[in-house]
Amino acid sequence: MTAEAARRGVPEATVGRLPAYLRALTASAERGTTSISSEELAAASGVRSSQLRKDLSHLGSYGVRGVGYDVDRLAAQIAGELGLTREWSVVIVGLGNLGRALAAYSGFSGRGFRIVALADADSSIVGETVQGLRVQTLQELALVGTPPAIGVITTPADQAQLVADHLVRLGVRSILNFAPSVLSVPDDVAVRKVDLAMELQILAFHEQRRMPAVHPGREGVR
Amino acid sequence: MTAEAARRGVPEATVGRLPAYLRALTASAERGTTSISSEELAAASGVRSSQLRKDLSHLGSYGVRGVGYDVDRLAAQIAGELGLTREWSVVIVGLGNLGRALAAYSGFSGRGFRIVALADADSSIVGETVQGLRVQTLQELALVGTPPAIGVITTPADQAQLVADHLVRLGVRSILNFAPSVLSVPDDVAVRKVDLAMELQILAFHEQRRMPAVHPGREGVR
DNA sequence: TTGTGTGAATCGATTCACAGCC
DNA sequence: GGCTGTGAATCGATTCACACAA
Repeated sequence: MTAEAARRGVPEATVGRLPAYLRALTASAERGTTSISSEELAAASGVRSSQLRKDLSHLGSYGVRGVGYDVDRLAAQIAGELGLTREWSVVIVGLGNLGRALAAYSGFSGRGFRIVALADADSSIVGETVQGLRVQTLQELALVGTPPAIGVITTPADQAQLVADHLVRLGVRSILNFAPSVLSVPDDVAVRKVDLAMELQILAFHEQRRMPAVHPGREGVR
Repeated sequence: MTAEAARRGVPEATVGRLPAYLRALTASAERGTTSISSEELAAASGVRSSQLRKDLSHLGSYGVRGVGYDVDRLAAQIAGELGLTREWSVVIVGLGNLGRALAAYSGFSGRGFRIVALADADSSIVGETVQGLRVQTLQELALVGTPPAIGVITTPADQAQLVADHLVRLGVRSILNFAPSVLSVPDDVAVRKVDLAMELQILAFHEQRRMPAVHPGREGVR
């Protein structure tokens, strides 16, 4: 597949792994490695080498047969694909514990993302300064010139849809939702969901599976 | 498929959606609904009705044809499947901003999960009281009788593997990893990863895709 | 000889469509 | 008549295995 043909249609599953590859490559570069095989990079990223090679083939990537990949070159290519050559503006709505933790998180501001605004519906929080930014009302957000590229929602569940509607009206087209609620948004808005309680429940499922089933028919619960 | 046959092998993808169904059912029950169709429940959970029915069929679920599902009964069945009838103990390692936010998060302690211990490698944090618990050293954790069921890692990336090794030695068999690093653990330990920077990068990819490609050959980066 | 890139085969998950039951 | 439960069809993602380039 040529690089140009690859431009449309990188599979979602592949996109979800690109950040991991990029991280592994960055770590390798810092250790001074200049060339890396699919086997090594896959191990560092937690996937199989065949998967890595297939993923990279979707980018029209260019390794060297018999040798491997140039670390810097591949890192630049993936960063480009992910849009990390630009800087993306981020607004965080909801400054409870989680929102504050995210505002302070260096992984956000560190790599291509800049938090440009903070907002909260709670009037006792509005006006506070968090990480050097004044917490605004949702209404005040509209006064910014160009809308932020990404909105992060860290409000309670019952406010999440309202906030999402507001962000969409503002022109935000990508939303990262930490509230445990299903958001409905127009088709052209991308939403990703991080649900902490859900993660624990999934682990609980596996934990429960270890135990030999004690009750022969749990499905008999009334 | 009978309920008994369903006991082995609920697909991972299905397990990942069960918490969403349970949440929607709980919300319905609170609004006083006693019966719900696959169409309604699917809409509230953000999936298609055919998917919901297929998922429930893996549990050997029992709705009523022509009517729908009994809300309380189905909620109890899913909660049972997820192991939420037991209470699971949780230890959080790493009490930076994120660890503290999680310690305070009601979604954790709220539903079947109890934080029983907190630990940190930083001696300036050890001894502090957070959410009513004294922050311990990793070594002190070993003194608890039965190991916690679930370990949550919210340390910097470079300590995550060390902490994971320690938790595994303690007997922890399920790990929720917020550090941006690949953990290697024995096969019988379940790991789930939540990577905040990765989520933003995936959104950046989609955001970038909206823009018409400005440079005809970005792959020419040297 | 080594390790990429990729067709072919496999595996799993989603959707369709309808028989069967209330 | 309406809605579940489920085989069959489809779709997508992963893995295999090897031709080919360096």
